[in-house]
Amino acid sequence: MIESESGNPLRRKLAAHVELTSGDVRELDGLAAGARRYPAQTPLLHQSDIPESAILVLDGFACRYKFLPNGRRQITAYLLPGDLFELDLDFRLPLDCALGTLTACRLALIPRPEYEDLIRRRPRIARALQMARLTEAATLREWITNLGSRSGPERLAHFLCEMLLRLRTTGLASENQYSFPITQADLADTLGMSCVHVNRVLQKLRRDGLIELSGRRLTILRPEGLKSLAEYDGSYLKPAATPLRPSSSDRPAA
Amino acid sequence: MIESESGNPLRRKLAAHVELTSGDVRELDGLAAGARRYPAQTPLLHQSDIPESAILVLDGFACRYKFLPNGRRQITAYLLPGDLFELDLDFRLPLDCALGTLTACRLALIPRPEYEDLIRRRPRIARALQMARLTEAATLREWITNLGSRSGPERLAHFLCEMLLRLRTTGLASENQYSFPITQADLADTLGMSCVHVNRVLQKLRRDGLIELSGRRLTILRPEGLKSLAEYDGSYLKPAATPLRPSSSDRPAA
DNA sequence: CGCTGTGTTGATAATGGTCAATTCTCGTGG
DNA sequence: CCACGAGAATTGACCATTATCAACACAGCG
Repeated sequence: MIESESGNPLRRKLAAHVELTSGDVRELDGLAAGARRYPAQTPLLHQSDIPESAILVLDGFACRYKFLPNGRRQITAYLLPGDLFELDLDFRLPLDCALGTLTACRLALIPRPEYEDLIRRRPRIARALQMARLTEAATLREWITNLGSRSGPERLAHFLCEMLLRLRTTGLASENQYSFPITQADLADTLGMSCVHVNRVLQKLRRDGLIELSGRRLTILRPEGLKSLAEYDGSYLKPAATPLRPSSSDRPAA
Repeated sequence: MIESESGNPLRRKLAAHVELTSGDVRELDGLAAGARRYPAQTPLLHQSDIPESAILVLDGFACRYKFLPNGRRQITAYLLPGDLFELDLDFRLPLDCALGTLTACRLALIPRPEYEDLIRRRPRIARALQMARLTEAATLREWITNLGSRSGPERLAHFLCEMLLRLRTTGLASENQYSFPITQADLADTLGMSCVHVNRVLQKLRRDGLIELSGRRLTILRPEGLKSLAEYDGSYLKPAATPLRPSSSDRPAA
């Protein structure tokens, strides 16, 4: 309902990567047509399923995750509004991880034929999705780095910085605050720590005046402070590709 | 030199995914032509470089890694013989992480035009590389899980299991042993632990009779033991895709 | 009003990091 | 053949981070 004013979030995200035609835009907005609501913590796809629909997140947070035999759960990726869970075209591989909602979500399922059609008919959209895949992979590598090389507070700070940047690209975060309805237990499964420890690390960030988290809203009080704690460099998210066609104003001096 | 007998490792790897024509094979073997040797610990590409060659590993171990401002290094992926560092076709994105050798390597640089040509002229190869990309992404998610949810010994065991499976697909590992010329310091940067701790965890695996590591060769003494410690499930590496065309011998009973 | 899930706290223990010294290995030159 | 030196592996002592367990507070909701 709110989206009808600003356009669907996928369109907003892709428009940042490529220039879309009005036909592209119509097509993208059409995807949101059959959207449905799902409650929080709903499993959507199980590990080793072979998916037959792409899934577009219109509202709420979803994630990829794995359950381990020892009972622990690891979240491997967040799907925010505008993110698309894609099908692979050539193969039908069983999923290496499950998919589910974290918060209440509005999702559009896109059946395989329709999805394949879209890719074929809309080269600009295909291109933008290809770009999204690249930054997705870069994000996975960044998470590996985060989990492998940073302490608790740094990890959490890094995660919060990433969320800020990602939510901003679809207009869901203002300069320094966003809606953040994530459970501490889910944060624990994201950051590879116990939820007691998540709680304490959150308190530390609060004590240090870096963030304020009340209700389901996060405010970053000292953005530079948080970024420097996290050693955050968001360039993996906004790939400054070499310009496609240098505009006439890009004339080198001399 | 040794490869001339068994074919280049990329060809061996791709043949596992798709059926290659003799033309494909000739093309793949041709890639190894201009190969050169690089010493261990050689940087090949820096973070934020825009690469102009794909890189094929023929021999030795290379890796992707990031340096953090705090001095730590995190390895995010191993490139084993047969693995290809690919270029992206549509964009020229700056790299989100660096690339370098771990051990002495034999590498073939494939200039962008030649690489693009290969993809265009050889649909089967393109398809197989696409598959390789999918398992690469699955491997990144598995690493996230490994770093986030497993203890030191489990993490190391998991890593060793993955190496075994991956090296086997190119014939570089036997049933339960392989050449493993990796430094403990590099292992530490891989697994997100200090190298002192890596040393102690290795000793624990040895004490428990799971592995033997001497010289530069690893022997897995109790494969089931190591796998169960790691809770290892290698299905993310060998995606049992739904068969392309059921062969006539695949007739269901009744 | 009393669930139920979530957040918070304290006490205690396990895991893993840091520092510093020592040994081992192996290639190089004498 | 041996001495040497550099990098790698190993060890011990000590400390920091983080997990675990258990109790309690708090909020939203039927």
